[in-house]
Amino acid sequence: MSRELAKTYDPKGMEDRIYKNWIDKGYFHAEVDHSKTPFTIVIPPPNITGQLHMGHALDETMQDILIRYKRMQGYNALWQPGTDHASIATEVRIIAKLKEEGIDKADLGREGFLKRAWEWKEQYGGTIVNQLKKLGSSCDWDRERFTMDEGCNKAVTEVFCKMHEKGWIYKGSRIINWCPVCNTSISDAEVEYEEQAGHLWHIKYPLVDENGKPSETEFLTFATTRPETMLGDTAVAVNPSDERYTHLHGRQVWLPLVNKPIPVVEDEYVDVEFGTGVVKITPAHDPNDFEVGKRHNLPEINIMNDDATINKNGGKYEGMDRYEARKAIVKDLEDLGLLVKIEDYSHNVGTHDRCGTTIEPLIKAQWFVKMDELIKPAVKAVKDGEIKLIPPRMEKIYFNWTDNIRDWCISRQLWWGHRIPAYYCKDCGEIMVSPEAVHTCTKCGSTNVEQDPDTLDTWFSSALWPFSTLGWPNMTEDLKYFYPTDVLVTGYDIIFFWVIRMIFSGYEQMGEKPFKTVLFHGLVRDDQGRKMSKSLGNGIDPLEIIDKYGADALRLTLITGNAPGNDMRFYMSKVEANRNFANKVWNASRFIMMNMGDEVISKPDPSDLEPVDKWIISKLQSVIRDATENMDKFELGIAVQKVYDFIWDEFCDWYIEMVKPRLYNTDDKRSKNAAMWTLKSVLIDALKLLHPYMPFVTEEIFTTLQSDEPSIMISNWPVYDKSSVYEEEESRIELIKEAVRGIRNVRTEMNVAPSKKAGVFVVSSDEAIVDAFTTGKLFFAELAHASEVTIQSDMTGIAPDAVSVVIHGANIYMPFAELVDITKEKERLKKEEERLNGEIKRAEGMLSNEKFTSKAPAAKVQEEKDKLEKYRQMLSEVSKQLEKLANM
RNA sequence: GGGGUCUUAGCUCAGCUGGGAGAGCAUCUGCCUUACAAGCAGAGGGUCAUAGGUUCGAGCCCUAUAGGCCCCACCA
Repeated sequence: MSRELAKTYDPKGMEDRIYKNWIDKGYFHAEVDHSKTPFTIVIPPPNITGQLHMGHALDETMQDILIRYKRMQGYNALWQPGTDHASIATEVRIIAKLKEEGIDKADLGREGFLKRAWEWKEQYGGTIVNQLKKLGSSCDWDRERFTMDEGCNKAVTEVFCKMHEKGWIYKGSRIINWCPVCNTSISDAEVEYEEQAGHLWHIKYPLVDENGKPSETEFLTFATTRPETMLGDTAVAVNPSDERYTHLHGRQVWLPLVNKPIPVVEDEYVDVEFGTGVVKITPAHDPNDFEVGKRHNLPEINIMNDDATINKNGGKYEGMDRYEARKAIVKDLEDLGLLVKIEDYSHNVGTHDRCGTTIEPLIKAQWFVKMDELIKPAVKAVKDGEIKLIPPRMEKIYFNWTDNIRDWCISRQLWWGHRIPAYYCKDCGEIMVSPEAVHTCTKCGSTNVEQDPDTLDTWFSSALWPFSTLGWPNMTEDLKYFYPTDVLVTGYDIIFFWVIRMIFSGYEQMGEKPFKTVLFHGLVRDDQGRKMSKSLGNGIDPLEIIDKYGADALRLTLITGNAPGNDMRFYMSKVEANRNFANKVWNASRFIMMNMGDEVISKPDPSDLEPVDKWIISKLQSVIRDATENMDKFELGIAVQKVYDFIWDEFCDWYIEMVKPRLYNTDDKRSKNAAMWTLKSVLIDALKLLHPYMPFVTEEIFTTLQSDEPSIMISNWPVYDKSSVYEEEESRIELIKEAVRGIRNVRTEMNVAPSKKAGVFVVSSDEAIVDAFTTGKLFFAELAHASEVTIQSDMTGIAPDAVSVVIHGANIYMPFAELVDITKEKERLKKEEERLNGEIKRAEGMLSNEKFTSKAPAAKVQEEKDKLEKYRQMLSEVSKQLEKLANM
């Protein structure tokens, strides 16, 4: 009846086979079922350009653990998968590929380009999905979605039109972040600031004299990090309270090279302390200057083309690249004697997070989402605990962003993405926003109408993901049943890009939060603590790890030993250790199955269970309770650590060893059956607790071990059972363990070879203890390397120089005869005496503190009293031993 | 400039609501004991960054200091 497991644990082959079976059986699939409570997770859609990296692996593992756990608990668990079109990342990739073929994007035209893009998506978009499967992800693949599939497209258009109608999406000419390489605008969130070594050029502009000419004696000195922008200067500013410059109010300075007067304006923005307290104002190329310009009605002169070369407004510098122009301008200013000095200066420069290009602030007409009202319910939700962030410190990061939120620039000058549903009448300039294509102007009737060429920020569609994937804008049964989702698992690095935007979108479109809890994880770093990156070449490929050690070992490695939201380091030694754990579970199971043979194991009569059986059953209850509690608190690492310790330490190292003599003794069938039943049922529950973490190895063992249920992943999560807790037996077995440890310890210290067996005497008059040692005599003898165990109430027949181990309520004696070194033994007992004295002193100290006894909880006080009594008893025994040896 | 976070054994990190310091790896010593050498048994190793405070009691709570990392802001 029992099948066999292979001799050594080898995940290869096994994992794919099991995964295929799960798929075939449809275990991952969820349907609306009102008799069950739903539990929903939507996947953070990986980019179609993506290759599985450790970050994904961690993210996926956490989700799979939660979803498997809830599924076993009887929830209707849905893990909604899908992928993201990743507009800019994909477009960049495709352009690069075209370039290899010698094709320029512009040559293909929009239609042609998109055709290529879809081909690319069909070819490579599935890669990441197949990689997710290698991890064991139990996503409902029947429901796989794509941010640019028909439904998601519909959702995007619907949201855009609705919000536009409401006035929350608007088109405006504002200063935006422009990437001159990607040739598109980007949002504030996509700008990454990096510290760069640069220069501070101190420049002076002549004041304009009463004749309207540049003065030869009066100058205004200031500093700038970007001299080239002076071509677009339309003022210089000073602080109105700055007394040094009061006399300049209302005057003008002469803008060199451009050769025209510009005004001196007064603005609070200028920091009196910094530099000379004078700032050149370039409204078209600096966000702060833009604001100053608006306040003073200054002209905005754009001096740059989209590729960051100087345009016709730059006069003789036209056509130069921005850095080329910088050099030329500095040189020219120097020639004019207007360059005061150049200082080294390190400052933060905004770069595009995709390509690293330095951002150019430009004024452009773009589409924006008005944030001030939209963000309110999102703030309230987190404040009120409607949505819980884990760890809670993420709330501060969240509020820091929401408190300083600015309107979101959503239009991109790209082709791959959701095209903006806005149409322009070329004749009268009317802007029409509509879900359906517009061919005729609603105002003037002209048919000279064109759609906005731009597409939307890729995060615009991701923001709708929790409900667009469930059918929105249609109020489907799925949507009603599975929404709001339960947990969102993601990295803290996309809290602004994605998490916040999903929250306000959920409230705005659904009138309801998108999820109840957000579980954040950190970054997976290399073993030196560095971020894994392509440029460093220090990335570790999860697929290679899976290939070599198995997905189970990888999953466990990513989950253990780190707290929620913290970064972690990836060590190969950890993977190996976890693979070894899988091997341990494997072999323990193999051992149990070997002993099962063809015998039928029946549920034993309760009276057949021996104290050790009850002890391990009790321990199992503790781990069931603890693991469940920790998982409910999203303490996944702690939960599995407890299961790991239970399996390895308690179950394998103690229980299996304790039970062996009963398995080998074929005479006592009842006893053997009780042991086998306990082994099997405890193992099954332990496997279940482990399954969310190590799905493959647990499934392989489970299906081999029993035939009542077809799969562990649809079996029931163990439930803590108070009636299976046996406190008496637990403490007695713990006492025996203590005796065994004491004996092993002494033997090692005395250099007694393991092969050298000795008789062991247990002396106690405590009935319960005598009983415990009597029933456990066989295994006790085995574990203590005893040739024979004698249990008695006095010293009859025990050599006075026998080595002794004192436990609470019993003395253990080992007559090692010639092996014993009396001096050494005395030293050992002296040390033990010292230790006990220390313990007693500690307990006495606490108990004599009146404040402790009156203020500490009664249970705590009692606990100390019990300890004191115990240590006193043990001390008296140790002292008696020492006295006995005193004269030898 | 604002905020977060970390500092615990040689290394990497756990330590959940305050009640006698833990794991993995590494080191040392024995063991091929018929599930497992990817293993078993044992050992060494920590004034929990520093200084105060709250408390009967602090690795954990509060304040300050030092150092590391990160995020946001972006003063030219």
